[in-house]
Amino acid sequence: MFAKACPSRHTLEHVTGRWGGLTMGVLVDGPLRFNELRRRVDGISEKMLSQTLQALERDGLVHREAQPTNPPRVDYSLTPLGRETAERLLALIHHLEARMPEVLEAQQAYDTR
Amino acid sequence: MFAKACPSRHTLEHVTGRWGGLTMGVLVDGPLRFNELRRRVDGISEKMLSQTLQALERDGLVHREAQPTNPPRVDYSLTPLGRETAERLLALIHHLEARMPEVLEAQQAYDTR
DNA sequence: CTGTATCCCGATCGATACTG
DNA sequence: CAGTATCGATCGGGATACAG
Repeated sequence: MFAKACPSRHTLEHVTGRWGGLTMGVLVDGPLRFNELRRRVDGISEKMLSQTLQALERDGLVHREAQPTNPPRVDYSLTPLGRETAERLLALIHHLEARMPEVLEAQQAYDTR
Repeated sequence: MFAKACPSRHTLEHVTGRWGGLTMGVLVDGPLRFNELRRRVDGISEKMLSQTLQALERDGLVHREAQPTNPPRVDYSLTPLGRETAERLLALIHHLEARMPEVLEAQQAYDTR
């Protein structure tokens, strides 16, 4: 599990990285287009959103569906695997948010010491 | 949940960052000393282990107990909050590892396309 | 609208040496 | 043993411009 070369570490980093989790989190509610995603993931740049989506698509967590229309329209959604993964990730996030009072208290105690 | 300024994002990054999760993962099995941790978290440097532990301790996820002996002995362990957090994180990691065949298959398909 | 390409800066991280 | 200090190299990531 903690071997350096373990291939799951790469995927784990995509999911838990700075933008991966947030991106999957907003996709849980349903498919979104590129610029909708960009607006909902607070602070992400075009470049990072593009890179994040490519990594998640390559890992089979996100499905990309491009309509050959003009102007182009591309919908991103979670695959079944992506949805299962997002659920576990959200369980972690929600747990952390629920416990933030404890965390903040611990930080206060640490800093004053 | 996805606000840029949300304080839980900082803690989330400590937990899901490159070393935070791995460090908490090895601590689930019980308390460990500094160099034991260093050996078990494959590839981590002294500096990063030190920084990681300080961040997790400040967040109230890891407990640090120093014995005033010579040579010094310091034990690191998970707090109850840290344990609950680690469980959810491990649920994510184990899920991902169990599905790695699917992930690798998706990557193959993506790359050949 | 949906991206890609380029530049560039600062943060991150590893290696090394050193201290208590 | 348990860290801290310092120095480079690397890399993530933002801004901008551009393409289909």
